[in-house]
This record gives sequence, structure tokens and C-alpha cells, in this order.
Amino acid sequence: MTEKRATIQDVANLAKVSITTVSRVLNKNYPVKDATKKKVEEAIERLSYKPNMLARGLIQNKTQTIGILTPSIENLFFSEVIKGIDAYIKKERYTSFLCNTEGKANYESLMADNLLERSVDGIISIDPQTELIRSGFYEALAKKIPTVLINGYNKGVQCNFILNDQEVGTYEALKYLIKLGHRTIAFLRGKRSHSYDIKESVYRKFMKDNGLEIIEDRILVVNSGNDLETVQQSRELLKKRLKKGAGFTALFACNDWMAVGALNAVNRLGLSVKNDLSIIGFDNTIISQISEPQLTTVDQNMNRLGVLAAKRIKEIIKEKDTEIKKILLDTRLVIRKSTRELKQGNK
Amino acid sequence: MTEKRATIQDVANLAKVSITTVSRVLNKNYPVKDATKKKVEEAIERLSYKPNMLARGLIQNKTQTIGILTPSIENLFFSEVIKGIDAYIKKERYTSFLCNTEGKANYESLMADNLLERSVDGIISIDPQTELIRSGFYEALAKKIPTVLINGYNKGVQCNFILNDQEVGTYEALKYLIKLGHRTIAFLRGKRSHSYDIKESVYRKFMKDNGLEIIEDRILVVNSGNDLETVQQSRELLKKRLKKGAGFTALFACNDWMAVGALNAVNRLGLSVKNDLSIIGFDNTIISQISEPQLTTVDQNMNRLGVLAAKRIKEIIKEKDTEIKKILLDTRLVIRKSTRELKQGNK
DNA sequence: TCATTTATAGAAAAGGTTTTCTATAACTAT
DNA sequence: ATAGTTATAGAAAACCTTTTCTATAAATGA
Repeated sequence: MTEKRATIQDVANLAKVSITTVSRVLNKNYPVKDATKKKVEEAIERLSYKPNMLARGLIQNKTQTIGILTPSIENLFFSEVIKGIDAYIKKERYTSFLCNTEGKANYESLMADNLLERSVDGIISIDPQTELIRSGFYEALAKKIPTVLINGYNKGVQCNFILNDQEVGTYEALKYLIKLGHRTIAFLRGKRSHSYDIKESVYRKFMKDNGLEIIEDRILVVNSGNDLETVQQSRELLKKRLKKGAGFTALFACNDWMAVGALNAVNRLGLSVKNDLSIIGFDNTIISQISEPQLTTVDQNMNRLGVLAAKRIKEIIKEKDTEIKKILLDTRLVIRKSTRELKQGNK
Repeated sequence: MTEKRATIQDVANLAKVSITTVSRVLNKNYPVKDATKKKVEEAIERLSYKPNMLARGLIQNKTQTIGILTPSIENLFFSEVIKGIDAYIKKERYTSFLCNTEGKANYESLMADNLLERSVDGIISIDPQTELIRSGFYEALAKKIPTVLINGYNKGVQCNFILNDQEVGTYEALKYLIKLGHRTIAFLRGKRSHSYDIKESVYRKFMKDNGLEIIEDRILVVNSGNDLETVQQSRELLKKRLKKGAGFTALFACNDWMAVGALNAVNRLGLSVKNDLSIIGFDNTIISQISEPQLTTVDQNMNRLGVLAAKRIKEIIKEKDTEIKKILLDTRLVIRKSTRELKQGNK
């Protein structure tokens, strides 16, 4: 049993002017005499009138709304990106429709349709599903509506991408491990994600470049579900490996959760980073600063990723720049306490 | 330069019927001959027509959209609640507008207005600002639009509330510490939040009930900002205290982040939960399962909080139940490794 | 056979704005 | 004075739907 909202007509009646005039006062896009303006403003105030964005959106064909597709909301990686988007968007007086796709391609396409129906002005998709990119879904979407993809870059796909240079990030991290004297480096990844694939291929290339043997047995894979599961599975996997003598002195993990899981395993077995296993993570999420010891990791500046995506989509909306661009952001190795120089004698 | 969207008129033209008929095929709310229906469906398919929700919303005065106000998106507490809301909402074919108020009252009211302008069907506010509740803002809002508040309960305020029974939760946690033999219990809270106030008053009552002295010096306060800052500040604060001999053997922290910060302090000083300080957290966020040792904490079942809020708001929207209700959810003490029986001889 | 119902479908109104078009009065410039 | 601006404001069209009202033909019932 909610009150009825005042309309522009109500305001016009009270102020004894036409709705046209009210609209003009509201939008300040046409001269109105000070006296009438005052009358109108008083009426607006009195009725606590709020314009109906549906009607406005319908006629102007824009809604000051950006749709965001994200695979998860609880993951700190994504929430940081979203915060970045949000901060920029807010400044530009936009609002966002946030859709949690749960990392499922069918949800992702359904929700993109939903956003389209709701006439959002643009869509930002975070970590879009590879199959949708490859199938041309996003290229088709981009023809209907300004679209920016964060990560998920695929060569040859005609879309606007913003992404971190994970390849360089991975390479630098591995280089650091070598510099510390490590020669036997394991690689820990989740089951399927474009970014894991990229990192793995960099890992392989790196090992080859440095004349190190690639032992398939040192490429560890967890069934990544949510963050907690990822931690738990990494922990169990590493425990099993460490118990029987790992056969490696350093571990590159594809994200901080996996790294923390590995760290947990080390701790629980009474081993240590110092003597047994150096661990490097990826993402520099809050967890990497809270873990004990704190994680060495690769910072992706996720917030900036979000800000740039938002900025880019605004450019496209305003059609200042209709070109298709791929924007690469630098990563940064953050050295903390989970990586140690390999002692002579260890192997 | 985006393609123009097909309208219902385009479909009608292609199928050689009236728009009325197309609408009927779309909404299945009126009989249409099979032959015509087929023609229309083909036209829809061919034009890949998607109805314009703005127009539909305008005339039906409902948008199948729920607005969510949250103080933070990165905080795991809130994201779990949001996930709960989302899960229920999705089932009911609603979409959500998620607004990050950053815990600022002025943003919160501004964004509520924004949601109103966008004709959402209902608003769920997570941890609403106390000053807005007290000032009557939410009571006024609830008259304009179905509204449900998660937490922030204030006596006498005529709003629909869903909340955890934090009082019982706090009491149970403290009781457990006593059961372990602790007599000197400190209380760690953030600067200002309704929930901290509640917990503190329970703490005071509990101490009195059990004939324990309340020493003001054992009520510790951190300047809670974001999660990372909370952890860091708790860590530093506890380090300082522990160094000079804490004067207490157990600590009740108002949330898991504070608890983890305290745990960090214990670890870094080479002390232990076993011998020096039992710590109990609140919320049972993922972090409590990842920390070493794992945290004893109070589970609030945040997901369920979200689900119930969503369910409640649907009821209100459908006007099945226009009563004002306060729904209290049980909490549950989760015993893990950060609390230990007090050894005789310690004090 | 005539009146009534039923199935089907179109015309037009309604929803709340913005925008274009038109109108009037008051200036300005010749 | 006369024509051309300028400032101001209203009427009406447009945006894309759903819904109500009206209409026709076929089916049913008496």
C-alpha cells in the first residue's frame, strides 16, 4: 500500500504552467523566466517530485546505466575491479546493474540479453567466458551496444579489451624465483580459465628459455570452485605432495588463494618457507597481506582495471572514440615473505 | 554506431498483424490462433526482437528489479548476503540494482532516491546507517516503496527488519570462553556501528552477570576502515598490548578481521593461542577457515539472511503480507582452533 | 432462425517524460 | 513605422509497450 508518486503533470498543475516548462526547469536546457522557475521549483519541492527515469529513458534512449557482468561477487579480485568501475561511474552520474553470472556461459549470455532489454547504455564484462568470446557472442553484442571486456583477451577477436599483462607478470615472477636460486619450480593452476592457460604457456616457455626441464608431474591442477574450496584443495594437494618429498623448491600459484592453500600445507606439516618451499601468488588481494608469512605475489592493480574499463566505455558511449582497442596494464611483482633464497645443499 | 533495436511494431509489420497480437503472443495472456502465433514467433526470431523493459515498466508500473544498498562490496560479510539475495531474486525472475554506499549516510539516501527514480519494485538495505534509521528516513521510504532492512534494528522503528540475533551470539561466545576457564576477557570493537554497540552492551551485561570486573582498559577500539586496515590496526594494537603483558587471557573480537589481526599479533610475537591468548571472532567468513590456527567464531548464516530478506520483500511486493515484521535468525558458535582451555597457573 | 456466447484480432488509450513545432509579446535594428 | 530577432511558454508528437475497448466471424443454444 505505497503512496502514489507525483508526476510532472502534478507539478505543472500546482505551479500553473505547462509540463514543458517544468521539464525545462528540470533539465535547464531552455530559458525560463526567474519568476516561473521559482514557482516550479517550489511545486517540485512541495510534492517532493522525482522524475521517472523509465519515461525519460524511453524517449532519450539512454538510461545512465552500465551493466556489469561478473563471474563472482565474493571473490576479492572481482570486487576490487567492480569498485574501480563504480568509482568512475559514480563520478559520471551513472548507476550500475551488477549481474553475477556464477562463471556460467549460459547465465552470462542470458544476463547480457537482460541488460539489453533494460536499455543499459553499455556493458562491461569481467573475465568473460572463453566460449562466448570464441563463438562471436561478444562481437555480436558489441554491435548492439557499447561493450568492454576485462580480461579474456583472444587474438583476432574484434572487441574492446582491458587487461593486465599477465604474461609479463608471470614471467617476472618466475624470473625472480630463478634469481633466488630455484631450479625446480612447480606450477599450480585451476581447472579451466583462459588466464590459467596463458600462465601455463608462459611457464612452459620460461622453463624452456632457461634450459630447465618441464616435468609434467610438477604441473599441479586443482578443481577450483569458490575461494574456500580453492584454498582447501590446494592445501590437500600440496600436503600430499610435500609428504612424499615434493621434488621442487618453489611454487608458482595462479592466484593468491591457491598460494595460501599451499602455504597452509607447508605450515601444517611443520615445514617452512625458509627451508622447504618458496611460494609466489598472483593478484595481490588482501589475503596476501594477511597470510603468515605474507605472500610474495603479482599485483594486477585491479582497481585501475575497473576504472579504465569504465572510462573506456564512457568514451565509446559518447562516441568520441569508436575504434577497437586493446589496453594492456602493467603488473608489478610485490616481494614479501613467502619466497626465500634457495640454500646451497637443498635441491 | 550501434544497430537500432527492433520494436514490437517491426515485428507486427513483418508478421502482418497488429502490435496487440504480438504483445499477446509475447505475454501469453490472451488466446491467439496457432497459425498467427507461429507467424509472430518467426518474426520475433528473425528480427531477434527483445521487448523494451522501459516501456513495459512504464505502463505496468513494475520493473522486476530490486535495489540493494550495501555499505561495501569487498567485505565478505556483505557479499555473502548479496549472494543470498541474488539467488532468491534470480529464481523469481528479478534483477538487482546493487549500490555501494561506502557506509556513508548521504550516499545512502542519495542512492535510495536514485533507486526510487528508477522505479525499482523494492529496496533491501544492508546494515543501514543508524542515523538514517533514527531520523525516520527509512520509515518514510517504506511508505513509498516496499523496503526491508538487514540489521540495524532499532526499537520502535516501524520497518521490516531481518537480522541475526547478535545478542545471543555474543552471549554464547562469551559463555564458551568462561567455560574454558577464562576470567579476564577483553573486547575488541570498531569505532562506530550499531552492531558494535550492541555487542559491547552484551559484553558489559555478561561480565556483570558473571561477577567479573569490567575494566575499561580491556575494551579495545580500532578505527575500522576497510578490511585490510582493520586487520592491520588490530594487529598493531594487540602487539602493543601483548608486549607489555596483556592482562587478559581471552579476546572477543567483533568480527573475523579483527580476530585475524589479533591472531597475527600473537603469531608474530612468538606467542600462541595455546599458552597466551584465546581469540574468538564473529561472522564465520571464509577468512576464519583460512587463518592459522583456524578461528573459533560465531556463524551468522549471512547467505540465509539475504535469502530471507529477498523472500520478505517479494511478499511485501505481492502484498500477501503488509504487516511490519522483525525476523530474528539464530547464530551458531563454530568452535575451531583459536580458543583453548585456560591452563591452571595462567592468569 | 435468432440471440447469445466464444475465439480471435485490431484500434486506441494510457503510462510519464522530452523534444519539436508553433505562438505571443517584447525588443532591436533599419 | 516595419521587419526581424529574442525571450518565453504552451500544444502536440514521439518513445515502446500493455491494456481496454470495440469489432467480426464462428460456434452454440433455444
